[in-house]
Amino acid sequence: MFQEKYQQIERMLRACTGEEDALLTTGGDHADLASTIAFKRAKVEKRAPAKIAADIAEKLSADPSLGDIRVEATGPYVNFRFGPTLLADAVREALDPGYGALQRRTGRVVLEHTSANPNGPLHVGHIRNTVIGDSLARAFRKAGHALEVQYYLNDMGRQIAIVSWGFDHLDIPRKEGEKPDHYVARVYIAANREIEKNPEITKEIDHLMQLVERGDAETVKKFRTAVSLCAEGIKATLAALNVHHDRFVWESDFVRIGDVDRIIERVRRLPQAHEDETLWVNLTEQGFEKKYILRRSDGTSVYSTRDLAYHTWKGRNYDRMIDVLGADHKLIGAQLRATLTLLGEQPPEIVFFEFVSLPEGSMSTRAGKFVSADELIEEVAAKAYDEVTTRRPELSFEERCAIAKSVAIAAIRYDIVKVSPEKSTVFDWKEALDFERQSGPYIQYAHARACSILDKAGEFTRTYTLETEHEVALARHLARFPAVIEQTVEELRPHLVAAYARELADLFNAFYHYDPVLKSEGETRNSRLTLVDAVRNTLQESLATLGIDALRSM
RNA sequence: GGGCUUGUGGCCUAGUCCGGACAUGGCGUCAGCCUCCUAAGCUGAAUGUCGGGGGUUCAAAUCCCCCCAAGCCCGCCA
Repeated sequence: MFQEKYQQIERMLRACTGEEDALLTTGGDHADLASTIAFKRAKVEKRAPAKIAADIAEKLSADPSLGDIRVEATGPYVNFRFGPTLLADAVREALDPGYGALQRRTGRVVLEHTSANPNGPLHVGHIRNTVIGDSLARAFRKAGHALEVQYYLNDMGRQIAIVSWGFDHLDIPRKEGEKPDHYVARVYIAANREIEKNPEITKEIDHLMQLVERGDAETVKKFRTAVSLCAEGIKATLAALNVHHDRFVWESDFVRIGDVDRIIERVRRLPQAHEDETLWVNLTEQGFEKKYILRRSDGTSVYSTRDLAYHTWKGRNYDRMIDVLGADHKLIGAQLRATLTLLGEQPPEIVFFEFVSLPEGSMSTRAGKFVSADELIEEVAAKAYDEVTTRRPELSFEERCAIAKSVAIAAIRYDIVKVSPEKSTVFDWKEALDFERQSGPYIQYAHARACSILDKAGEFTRTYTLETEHEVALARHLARFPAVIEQTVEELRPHLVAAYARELADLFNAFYHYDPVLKSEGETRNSRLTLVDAVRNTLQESLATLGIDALRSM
């Protein structure tokens, strides 16, 4: 409804003024939609903006196709307000199962996220990638895109060689009940200590990397074993966060099937390619001073080469590719895009997010300086369990645990997704353990409240009458949800959904406080219950888009 | 040294791409609200040179220039 009306008003303003851009925005408190077009026309017409706005408003009000939309000029602004019929339509639409879903689109999209090196567990920095990526994936599916989500498993890097060396040379047994990714991290950290003590080991590591590139069966098997072990643990963490990848793509496969050799051949034929002891691409024309090296002097490929092969493969199999990457990949990502363009291949769209650090400094798996996602989940779930136990002592142990788990994931995911990706953050335990306003649990709570009211209400007849200011404000906000989904996939910014859901919860809480539902009677009771149901459904849909469980009770 | 990103009340944050109506909300502080649909809630108060300085414009947190600060990157690592 909202989007159609937006487009209709935009067309009318264009026709009325002859301007290309209708300068239409959401009007905040003033209106559902507002235009500042009168300022622009003032220059051309050499008249006061307020007069022009008044003329436009008068002309448009005479148009019957506007129906239930009221137009008025407030000073130089042309304001549009949806009337009761339209708002009733908005509530009606918001009751649809799957509300917010957009029309099915053609073309396959591949979205790559997380892709952390399998040399240890995911830490609180990695899961920023995970949460942004998964929320984006959910928004894309809701927006009607056919989507495949991939994890690119770097199984032949130096880190993995170090892990493999550690398994071979250090006698580190797995502890009872230790998660495999944490075990791998211990081996990795210990191996790095050995290398520090004895730098000669570096040669052994280099040798392992050459063996694996050549496809030496025994070394490949050792690497795979280590990587599989770690990936098993990573998958468990992802599952706990409500995150699923459709496919794990192994980096070494591109070497094994010859794609890396083929891409090197293609790169060699580029006019920008140079071969001395290494093969590199000169990207100065594209604005990069740095050599883009794709083959070492010992003949082995580097990460960039394999990444080039991976993206070429993605380009062949998908119509659109999106990568979620940490800000440390900005340069290499730009070089990748530039090189793919030179090769005549499709470059990926890249969503970058800035770093998460600890109060004492940046995280490092190698130094063992990190807060793991598992530890975070455990701590937050413990706190959530205490909260649930205090509030709902009558529930069984199992029920309380289940709620605590959902609340914990909600708190963690929401904390991460609500912040713009371009902002660097410092991990803070106090904030992570806060379940109050502007948190995931706060929104879940609003949803549970709505459910509770509906459970107690029993049967009622759906009625669409909006009387109080709180009811009207809710309906106006409900109407915007599909537009928010649209904007989220257009701008690749999932935090818009987070902000939307929080605002909806805010509005619902205000309504809850001022407008009694169960105690009201007749038409009012029916229409308020209908509104509560619409809010319940829209909260559920927006929470689902954020990968957060919409609890019925908490 | 060069590049990218960020800088909004004590702390965190929206808005910046696409300039417009009193800069969004939270935490914390202070003052209130559970004989009333779950108080993970609600109401009110105090707190702002939108990093600094120029410029463009009828209009700048938003655009342009300069400067300052922080994070990240600048490896035959990934």
